[in-house]
Amino acid sequence: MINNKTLFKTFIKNDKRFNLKHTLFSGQSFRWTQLEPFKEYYSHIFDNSILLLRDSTGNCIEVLSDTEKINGLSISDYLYRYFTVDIDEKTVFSSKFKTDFPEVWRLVEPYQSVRIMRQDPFEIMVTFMCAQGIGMQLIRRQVSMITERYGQRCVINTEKGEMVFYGFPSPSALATAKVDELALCTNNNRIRAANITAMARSFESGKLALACVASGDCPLETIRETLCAHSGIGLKIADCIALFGLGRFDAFPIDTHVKQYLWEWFGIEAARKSLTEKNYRFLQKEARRILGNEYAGYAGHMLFHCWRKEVKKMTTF
DNA sequence: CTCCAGGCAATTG
DNA sequence: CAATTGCATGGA
Repeated sequence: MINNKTLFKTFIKNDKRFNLKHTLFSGQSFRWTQLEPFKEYYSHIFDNSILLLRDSTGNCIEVLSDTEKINGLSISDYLYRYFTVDIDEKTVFSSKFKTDFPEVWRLVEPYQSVRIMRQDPFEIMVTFMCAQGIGMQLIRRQVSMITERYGQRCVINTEKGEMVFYGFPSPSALATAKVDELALCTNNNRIRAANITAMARSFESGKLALACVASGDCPLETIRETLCAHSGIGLKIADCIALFGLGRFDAFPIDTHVKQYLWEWFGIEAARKSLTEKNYRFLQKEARRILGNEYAGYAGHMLFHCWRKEVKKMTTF
């Protein structure tokens, strides 16, 4: 047990029965970590507040926090929104899908316990800009190095010693970062580092027009255009930002894994060809035809995680 | 040494 | 326009 008077303890009712570990390590966030030496806890920092979570008995999530509010909301309200408890996962796949693809459905059904999270837009922008042409291990390493160098350092004391956490850097911290220095955190990739600082400056100056972009009724295509105007952000990354950072569950990012299952599971011929912009858009149309539009991305992520684990037998998150 | 890892941008035809 | 090629880096 973590023994620290500064940590408040609350419970979030988990009547949706989602699997915390699957959700946190399904690859949509590169920042959640399993806590050492308290391995059953998962840690993350929100708005410079430390949260430790673990699955508890009675369909509850146990939350230890060093604050009572996050971004002005109570912990419960914040996590309710963060874990999209308002979304009924049972409706993500249509009954038509289940009858049309019984084999796939049999594999995917357990992955309904994976929830898409509503994460911080800036954090998602940076972390997914780190995620091109590179393995999951290296992505996580980049992200942790960025937080360690540019983020707020937070410490709590436990009976097993001091534990150190780092918050995600503010836009201004990365906007003013020196490219050569930031590149040390991005596998020495200076182009990527420069793209990140440029995007952070744009974000800070309001050019990203996040108020508009984040609003639910903004057309997805407008969001993509706004994001893709930045060097280093293409259609795939833009769709990831929309899905994971802007709560746009209709956004359907296509990467190498999605491309693979579109062919293997759904027999879409075009998925064997390279992902040019035209083909990317075509494949999205095909995916929406099968998955519907409203929750195409939500469903896609369940399929993504299922594909990686059940078919590719991947063990890296 | 080769090939792959959750793509993107510049350059051709 | 649309398709192809270059790129940039670390790890298996």
